[in-house]
Parts: sequence; C-alpha cells; structure tokens
Amino acid sequence: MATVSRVLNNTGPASANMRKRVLTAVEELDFQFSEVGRSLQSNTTRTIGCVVPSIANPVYADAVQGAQDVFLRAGYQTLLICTNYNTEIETQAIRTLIAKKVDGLVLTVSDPQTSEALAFIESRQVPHCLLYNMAPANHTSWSVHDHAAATRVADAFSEYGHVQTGFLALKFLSSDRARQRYEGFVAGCARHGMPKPALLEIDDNDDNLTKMLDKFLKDNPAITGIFASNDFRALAVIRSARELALDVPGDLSIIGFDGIKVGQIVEPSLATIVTNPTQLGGGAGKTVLSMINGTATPEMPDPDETFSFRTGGSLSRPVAESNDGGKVAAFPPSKI
Amino acid sequence: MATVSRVLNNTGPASANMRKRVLTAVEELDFQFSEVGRSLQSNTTRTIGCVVPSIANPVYADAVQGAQDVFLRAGYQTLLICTNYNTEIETQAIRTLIAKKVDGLVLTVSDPQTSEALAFIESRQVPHCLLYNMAPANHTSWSVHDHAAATRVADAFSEYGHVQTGFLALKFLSSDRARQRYEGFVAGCARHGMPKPALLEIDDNDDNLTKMLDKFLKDNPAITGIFASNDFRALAVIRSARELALDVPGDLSIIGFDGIKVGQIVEPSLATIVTNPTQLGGGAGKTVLSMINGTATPEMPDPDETFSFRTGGSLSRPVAESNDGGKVAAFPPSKI
DNA sequence: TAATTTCTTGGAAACGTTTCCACGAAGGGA
DNA sequence: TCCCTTCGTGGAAACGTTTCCAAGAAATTA
Repeated sequence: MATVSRVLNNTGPASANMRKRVLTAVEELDFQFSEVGRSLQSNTTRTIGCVVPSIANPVYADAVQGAQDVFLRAGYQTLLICTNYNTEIETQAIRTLIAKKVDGLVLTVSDPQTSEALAFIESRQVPHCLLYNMAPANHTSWSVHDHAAATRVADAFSEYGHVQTGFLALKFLSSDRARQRYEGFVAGCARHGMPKPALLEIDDNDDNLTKMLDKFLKDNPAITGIFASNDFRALAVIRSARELALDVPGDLSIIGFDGIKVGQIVEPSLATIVTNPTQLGGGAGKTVLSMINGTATPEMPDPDETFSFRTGGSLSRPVAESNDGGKVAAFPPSKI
Repeated sequence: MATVSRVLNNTGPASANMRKRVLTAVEELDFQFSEVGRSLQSNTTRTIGCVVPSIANPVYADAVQGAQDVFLRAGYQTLLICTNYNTEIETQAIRTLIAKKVDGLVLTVSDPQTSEALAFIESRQVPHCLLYNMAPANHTSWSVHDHAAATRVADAFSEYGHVQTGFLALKFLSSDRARQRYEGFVAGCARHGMPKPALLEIDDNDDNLTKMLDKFLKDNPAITGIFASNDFRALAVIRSARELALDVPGDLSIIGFDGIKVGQIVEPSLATIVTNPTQLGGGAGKTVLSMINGTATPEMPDPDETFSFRTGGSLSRPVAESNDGGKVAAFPPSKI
C-alpha cells in the first residue's frame, strides 16, 4: 500500500520491476485514489467554495465562470452555492462549506457589515476573498467601484446637457451595491450643479413598470434622463418609454449598468457602464489561491479602472435643448 | 468520542447529564464535524457533480441554478465544472469528480455517443442524468426536443406564408443540439412543401455577420425568413438586417431559439421557441436524487411539452405577399 | 439480598490515504 | 570474507468519523 502510494505519486523510490507491477495492477483493477481518504490525510481538499446570490444574473454567472476557470487551471474544483439572496441560506452554506473543509472561499454576501457568514469565516481563518462587496477592514474584495461608476454616469448626463435626472432601482435600494450607485449618482449630479435625481423604486416583477414610469415622469416632468441600476432594467425602461410613445433618446435618455452583451445588439444600443465580471471573478479566485499558497497576491485594478463608460443610442442631448435633429443628437458631442 | 457522535447525531442513547456535557463542550470549542471524516466512514459525500459547457450561456446558467436549488433543498451541494466545450476538460473533470466520490452527476457532454467521460461514468456505476443531450440507451436525459421544436418553427414560417427560409448556425453544426435543430427544421419545411432551407454557417465572433448575411441573402434572394439557432444569434441577425436597411419583419422575419428574457423587451420582440432551462435542470437533479435514494424517478415532461412557440414582432407575413400594412402583419393570423 | 435485565458509556475497528520508520537485501570497500 | 552503506519494501500510525461490542452501573424482579 505504501509502495503503491509512492509509485502513483512519484514520491520516494521504487524499483523498475515494482513500478511495473503496480501499474499493471492499477490498469487491471481500474484503480483510482479516493480523494476523500487523501483529503483526510492531507487536510486539504483542493476545493474552493463559491457563494453568490444567483447565477441567473449574468453578472454573477460570468464572475463565477471566471473564478472557476482560474481554479480549474490551478487544479482546484468549485463548490457552488446560490443563495437566492437569502441570508439564512448564505449562513448555512458557509457552515457546510467549511465543514466540508474547502481550502478557500469566494463569496458575495448580502451585507458584509452584518453577515454572520463572514464572521464565521473569520473565526475559522479560512482563506477567502469577497466579490462584488465593499470590503470591511481585514478583508479583500474584488468589485466594481460602484460609487465612482455612478458618478461617471452623472458626468455623462451632464456632458449631454441633461439637468434633471432619475434613478431607477429595486425597492429600498436593497443591496449595498445599489445604495452605492445611488449615492455616487447623487454626488455626481451635485458636482455638476444638477438637482438631486428623483428616485423611482420598483418591484422585481416589472409588470407595471410602464404605469410607474408614466406616473414618475408626470410627477417629475423635468426629467430627461434615467439611470437604471442595471442593464435589464434599462432595457425594460426603454420598452416602457416606447409604450408611452416617448422617443428614446430624444424625449428620454437611458443609461444602464453592467455592460451586458445584448446592450450592443438592440436598437437603440444601450449607453451603459461596462464592467468585466469575468475579470473580477478571476481576480478574486487568484487572490484566494495566493492566500492558500502564500504567494504574492495579484494586484487589483485601480478602482477607477473597474468600469468604463460606453455611450450608445439610448443617450443624446434632450430634444428641447438640442438644436440639431434627433439622428445627429445620438452621437456624442465631440469633446467626449 | 463515540458518545459525542451519538449525542450530536441524535443516534443512540445518552443521559441528560452527558448530553449537556457534550453540548457545552461543543459550544466552548466551537466544534463542528469534519465532513471529510464523515464521508470516509459513510462512503457518501452529499455532493453532486455538475458538468456543463459554460454558464456564460444563460441557458446552462439557468439549468445549473435549477439543479443546484433542488440539490440544496435535499441537503446536497454542487460541484460545478464548466468545460468550455473542451472534451479533454470534460473527461478530466469527470475523473476528478468520481475520485472525489460525488454521489451523483448531472452533465451535458459534447457528444454522448463518443464521450469518454460517459463511458467512464458507466463503468463506475455512478448515478447520473444527462442534460441537454440526446440520451443513448441506458441513460436518461432531460432536454428540449430540439427536432420537434425546430419543426414547429417551420410550421410557424409556413403559417405566415413564408416559402424559402434560411437556417443560421455555428460552423459545422458543431453540437448535436444544433444538428437536431437543423434536421427538424428541414423536415418541417419539407412537410409543408417548402424548399429546403439554406444553411448559413458563421463563426462565433460575429464581427462580420452583416457581410455574411448580405452575401447569403444575395445568393438566396427568395429568402424571407431566418431561423437562428439561438436567441442571441437571432438578435444579432436583426441588428445586421437593420444595418443592411432591411425591415424586420417585413423584408426578413426572424425566429430564435431558447426564449431568453430580453427577447420580449427589445423592439421588435423576438419570435422564438421558449424553453424552460430551470425546469430541465431541476428535473435532471431530481432524477439523480431518485437514483441515489432509490425512490420513484420523477416523470419527464412529454417531449412536445419541453418547448413552446412564442410569436413576436420579428415574425410577420413577407411584405411581397402581404396585403395589409406592416403593422397589422405583425400579429399572427387568427388560426394560430 | 441476589440474580437478572436495562441503560449508559467508552474501546476498537474500519473507511483510504500518506508518511515515518525499520528491516532485509543488495552492493561496495577494506 | 566481513562490515558498512545504500536502496527498496512493507508495517504502523495518523487523519476524523461511525458503529459494533463489551463492560460497568443502575434499575428491576424474584
């Protein structure tokens, strides 16, 4: 048995004869080591836990894929758990993953400040890296600098001559990410001397988005641009605007967030903040691996490089102020 | 030690006093069983392997999510591997998963007929269920009945008065799924007395789709409708058509496949085959669990219920044949 | 009170590895 | 030829559980 271990792992000596004997036996029995026994002995599982809210959201899906690729290349496998934005599942998931002795964790928690899961991880000293969260002290996180990105959106609206804008998000700005975006956007607007953006909060089922948008625009008639908290909602707003017989971008300009691929395929194309989920997921993955192996941690991108602004057909100067035709207005002013 | 095991697992007797002693010790030491030791002893890991090409594709992402939800509810966790359509990784992944002693497997392989991975699984007798594959003998699979669905697309084109159509797919119809769709579409067209659809094969990077589409339509001037092998490609075709100054659906009708959400948000909305990846993933998950527990296998949906056709603004009667305005033509004939 | 049963507890083996260590067989030098 | 070194091999312990079994304590019965 000891000999077999040595031969198959190429550790320690073995005569040529013995080597052959072992190998033929392995062949014959179709033998394969049990990783469970191995893990017990080595106290390592070559498995990384990955916890995200939902991979139905392409942002997380891409991030998970990015991390998973990194892990696979390094010989690690990925134990995936989707919490469906449920804190209990989140906590439970972490407990189980740690009981399963994962070598590390990549995770997006609902609220890093209060997360039981995160506290538990700390107490167990498991190598880990956050993803899409604001890192509390003593944690590292790969995420989009939401605040700065949202400020950039305000810049864009300002450059195109918009004054009164709106911000569309899920009710109660439920995630810390949404809050960051809202605050960044507010700050950006303030910096340009624009009035504070009006807040349009919606439910997740956007059945009545058109009605809500209608009311919102009637309540805030000066609004010429809306920043939606993600691209899907931005596209939904465009559709609703269409139903209200509003011209996008002439009557209403829309900017999204995330930079999903379809945004460039549709008409009008979507002006948006482009992010790189795969890169973030991969980065978080590499960070965890570096913690495990004690190697140098990969350098994180500059916060301001975690996103970029991409203009598109959904953004133009407001018609009322524009002195050229709608078609031309779809192009950015030369300065940009 | 034996006592601790009994107390914590509520198996076997323990005096009230002892019970308390154990529990306080557990509390004090923050003790938690190692699942590794447990697995070694019980020969079970409460882990299911899940192998798909890529979760960047929302179809697989949703399917994985569906399976994962089922597993989580049943107390199982999911070891996810994305193969990036690479057969070597596929084979390697399966080997490792089996070495890790997963209790079962849900997987999409590139070609079930020749898959080494699948053969390996069979030889090891691991409970498993295919997903989005045509099941070879002795295997079960949850998948869309691609052939029938594609036939349905031909029906739709026929109902709307189209005669010459085209089929757009990746080069060489690389997956068995794409082949099934092509064949089903061809069969459907034949049944309606329509000529055989022309085949437009593209690369994955659709930079030059517009050019290829242009040439394709010039080579086949009678074409009035295109069936794209998935929704993203359908949307891309719509964009390219727009660039070629073609009216969709007037000059060219488009039907997609998958039924992704954005299809309903964009303008024109996308006529497509709607599938339910979450349901399929969940079904495959339940099937594996039933194999593990020896319970009754869940009933699979009728093949013809694995999809439905949803019409949309991208499909109408061809203008040349239409005797009413384009707007009205966007609605289905009353018969449907 | 003694004998018998029931209840509680801890020892030991087993699961499948790896690693340390000791033992025996070669081989080389004197 | 004998001793010493080197090499190859297998025994044993350890990793953390669970489960079987035996032993002792307590409770019941005669």
